[in-house]
Amino acid sequence: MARKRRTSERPAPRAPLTRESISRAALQLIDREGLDGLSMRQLGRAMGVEGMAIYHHFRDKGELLDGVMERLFEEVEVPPRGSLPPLERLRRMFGSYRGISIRHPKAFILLVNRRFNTERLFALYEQVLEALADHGLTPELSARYFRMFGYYMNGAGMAEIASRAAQPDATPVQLETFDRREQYPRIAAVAPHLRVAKLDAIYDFGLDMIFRELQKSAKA
Amino acid sequence: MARKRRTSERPAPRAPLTRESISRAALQLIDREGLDGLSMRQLGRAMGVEGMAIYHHFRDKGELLDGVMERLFEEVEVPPRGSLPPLERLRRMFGSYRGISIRHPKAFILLVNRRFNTERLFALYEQVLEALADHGLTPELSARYFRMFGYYMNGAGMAEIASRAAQPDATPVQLETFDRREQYPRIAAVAPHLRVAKLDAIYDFGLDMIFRELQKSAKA
DNA sequence: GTGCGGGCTTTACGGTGTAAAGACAATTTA
DNA sequence: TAAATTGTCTTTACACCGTAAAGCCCGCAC
Repeated sequence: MARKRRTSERPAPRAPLTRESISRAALQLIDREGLDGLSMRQLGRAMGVEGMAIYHHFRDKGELLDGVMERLFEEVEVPPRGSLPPLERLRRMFGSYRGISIRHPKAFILLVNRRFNTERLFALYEQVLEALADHGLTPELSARYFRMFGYYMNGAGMAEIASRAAQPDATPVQLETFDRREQYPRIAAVAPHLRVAKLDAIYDFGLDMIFRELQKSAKA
Repeated sequence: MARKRRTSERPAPRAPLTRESISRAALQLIDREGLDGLSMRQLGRAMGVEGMAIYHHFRDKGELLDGVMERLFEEVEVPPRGSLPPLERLRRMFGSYRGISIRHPKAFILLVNRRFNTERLFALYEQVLEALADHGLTPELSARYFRMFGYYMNGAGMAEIASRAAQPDATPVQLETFDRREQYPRIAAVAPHLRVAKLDAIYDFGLDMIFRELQKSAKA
């Protein structure tokens, strides 16, 4: 028989909910159980509260997910303008962004998928564009490199997540011990170079390529 | 009062379900209503059938989504080996892949998100890698360009979808009439160059960059 | 004290994926 | 021809989802 709460028996002291504590717990839950594992009821349970309690802090689940994105973007390191040369600042920012995809593989897709316009994000965009401008790019070229980097970073994040999810050193198509060399000889030949252990080098290869071009573009 | 079916009153003749007809209808439904709009019951309704009928053709919804991906990949054009120079073959393949993101913006994310290893996909990978090899790349460099293209194509697809979804000529952050020039001067300066109308040029800019490097890599 | 308001709970509704079993026509077998 | 089998679709049921609406209860202001 379920006991009703009385004033004499305290309901286990619990810090009151806040937008921040909730979104933080939500991110933890996503990290643990995946995006589908985040439900209002489950999240409530994890915080010792009924699911509906969350609706007093977030209008709906979409707003909660925006909160989670906020938590994620906090992990982007933005070096102060004078501290480093522009391209080095960019490297740092991209490196920490990539770190998000590695630390929060199950949440990263939020950043790729959801439109999200907050001050923090505007500020981040501004920093990236400022670095490009400091490097000497015209607005038009800045736009193109801005997009180029965005495409590359998000694509790499998503693909690396998929690769790392397979155990433990898999390739995109489990090709390392690929047993159909006759049918797919090229895949068999390339497979060893697609191992998870090589992802960092592959990532750098691509990013270096873009930075090299960026270096040249500044001369104009 | 609901009439029970009798032999005399036919139940509106309907072609029997097949995996192909179902996945085709599912793709249509996604195109129309979005990924969340695809439910077994809705899909059944669209085909004049109960939702559960689908389970006689697909083990679960995941398998149905694999079927949808199959439909999508059918739209990738793979030019025969001898028909064109290797880099031109690659261009064609990438161009038609990008076309998927434009024709099926609401389904494209499936290709980015879901692991999917079918013969068709293996064959596509093989063609891409064959073109890179024909161009003269080592397996290691092939792996790196393979990844580079994949990252770029998927990142561009996702980002362009998000941009195009906003009406009707919006920028990633609705910046065209950006009214906070003092706070975010770089964003304001770059915004006009991020308009949807410029997406094609931006996409080509990035892809050309990679192809230029690829051209040089072959010499080694 | 009395009233109020904010924080959380309760209940309810229509939707979801899908397991299990049933209905019924077409096909195969005897 | 009749009976059995098979394959396709339907029915029912369950646990879960997001969330609208209303209620409970504690701490504060007066």
